[in-house]
Amino acid sequence: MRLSQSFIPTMRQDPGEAEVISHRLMLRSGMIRKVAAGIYSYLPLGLRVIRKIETIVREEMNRAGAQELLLPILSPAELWKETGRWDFYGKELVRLQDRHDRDFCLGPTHEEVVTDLFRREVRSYRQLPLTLYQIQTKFRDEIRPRFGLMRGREFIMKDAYSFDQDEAAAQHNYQQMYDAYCRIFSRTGLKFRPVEADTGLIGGISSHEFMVLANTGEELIVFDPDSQYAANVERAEVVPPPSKKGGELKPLKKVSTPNAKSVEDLCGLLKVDASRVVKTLLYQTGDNEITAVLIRGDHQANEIKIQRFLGLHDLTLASPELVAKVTAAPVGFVGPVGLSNVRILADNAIGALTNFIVGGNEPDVHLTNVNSPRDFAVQDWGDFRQAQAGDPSPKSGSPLQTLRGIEVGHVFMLGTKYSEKMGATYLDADGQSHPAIMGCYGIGIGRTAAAAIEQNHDEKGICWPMPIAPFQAQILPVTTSEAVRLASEQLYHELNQQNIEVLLDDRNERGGVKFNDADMIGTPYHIIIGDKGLAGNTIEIKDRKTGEKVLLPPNQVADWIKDAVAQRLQTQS
RNA sequence: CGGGGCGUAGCGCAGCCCGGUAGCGCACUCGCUUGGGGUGCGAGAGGUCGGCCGUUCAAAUCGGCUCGCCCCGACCA
Repeated sequence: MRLSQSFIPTMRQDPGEAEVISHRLMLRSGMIRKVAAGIYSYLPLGLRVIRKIETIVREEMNRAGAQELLLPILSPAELWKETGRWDFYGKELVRLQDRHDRDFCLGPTHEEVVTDLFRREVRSYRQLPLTLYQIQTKFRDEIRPRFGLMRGREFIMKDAYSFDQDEAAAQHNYQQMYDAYCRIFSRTGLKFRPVEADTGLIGGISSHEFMVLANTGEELIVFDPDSQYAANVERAEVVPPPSKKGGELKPLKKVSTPNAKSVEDLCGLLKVDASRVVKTLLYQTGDNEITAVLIRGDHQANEIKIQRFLGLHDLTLASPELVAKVTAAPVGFVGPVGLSNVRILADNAIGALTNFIVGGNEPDVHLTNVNSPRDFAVQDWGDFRQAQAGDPSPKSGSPLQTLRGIEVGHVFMLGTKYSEKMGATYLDADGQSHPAIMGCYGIGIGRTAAAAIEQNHDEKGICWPMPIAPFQAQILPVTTSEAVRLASEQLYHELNQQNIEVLLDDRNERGGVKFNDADMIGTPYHIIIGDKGLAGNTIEIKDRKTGEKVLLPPNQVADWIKDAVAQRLQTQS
């Protein structure tokens, strides 16, 4: 490809609208342009990266036995009403009506559509297992689209669905997809980690997320350095601490704590560690109903765990008006002692505490030397907090460590959630009807591209891993002599002959401009051709990521590049 | 949806308080120049100042409404 004839509009300055690195670099290198919030055009350079990721995904999906199909984006409301998601999905579902006022939505995911297909076409266990996938644009009217392709309202996703006759087969299928995902992300050249995850809106039994590791990631994961265990903090199980050893229970005491609304304030005032404090969070659980959750001061409540325990999906902190109904205390001074008519849940960590501190249920008052069950009763104990670094691993007991990641893939074991509701059944060998056991598996294609940039960049621009680089090599004629032009054209021709994806910067620009654009675009190899080099019969090859330079006679460059590219495609870097 | 911020040339911004001529840098066009890390000089083109309503002799500037965008929180590939 000749840069002079390519539509690769690079930008010299950072656009004001982008703060996140991948977003900024995608705009500046001319990969994408915004059309509206969370809606982007993929320009030629961006599309090349997208296509490369898709190709890897297709190859591995096919290898795992999945078959590609293409379901419609537009789907009728009836299907979604069958599973209840027409209502449950809420505002995130893009809805529209046709000219006859019939309700439709733009697919945010395709369980309904694919399950409908299955029930119409599949009758027998002989047709199982069946795994279908597609790569398609999805629509989710996100609460807050952000960070370019990282969270769009319209985005390209690979989604796959498996159907099996029993748990064992489904598990096997799930594992196959899991393995395929590992191969996919290995092949893209990204550092990633599969972690145990929550099942969220899609629902189901078990699930893993695939996290591309990057300091800028939105997700926090914990992992055990001494076992395979890794989990999203949302999900990570916290092992209950050993129960308290008997000790002296001191008498309950009221203390004045003016304006000590936060755990931090309180600890400063009373000169105690946050682990001695218990915070009382009031959640609204139903109409005018409140549940109190006790969490140690230095811990974070995990609302997902609390929701799961309570069987709710719309847990929110109680409004001040509601709080006023159960206690005279303003927020910050609420405590479990004397809190009547409120269900109290306590995190397991509280069980190991004696003589701790809680809110006094009146303004500017806390209680010290509080003990349970002496001073208040807990209805339910459980794991209600977020895991954090240093917590013991549920597998080996070693202290957990944390990493940041970007969720690029998610696999779910769905069970019969959709097949039962929609009557997607098959007949077994005995003629008995059973709902198919399903799994579903997603990969955010654009997000994977964005994550790759987050993980592979420097102050000058992108450093693409070879397998997903838009081009493998870029020729930079840095002077304008005829000799340089001829050498560049010659090499361009040779590389094309070798099927190397090469970009020739034949623009009438100064060397500096070409260097900067090439660095920003992030092509793995830069082939620098100038009069200085040619005078010594050499051409310089620069590795974008390491900056390492190799000088070669012009007639050896094409072979060198060919070998180097092949090798980096092999070793996936 | 709650909180914060921003809409002025393709991009980045100034001008707004204190109303009166729309400006700078980059990019773009033409000419010369330069030629291994964003050359230099000269000449040009490019604007409904997000939109609507109002105040005023006069609005980018003041007031109201509205639309869009970005950032922080509740969601997710």
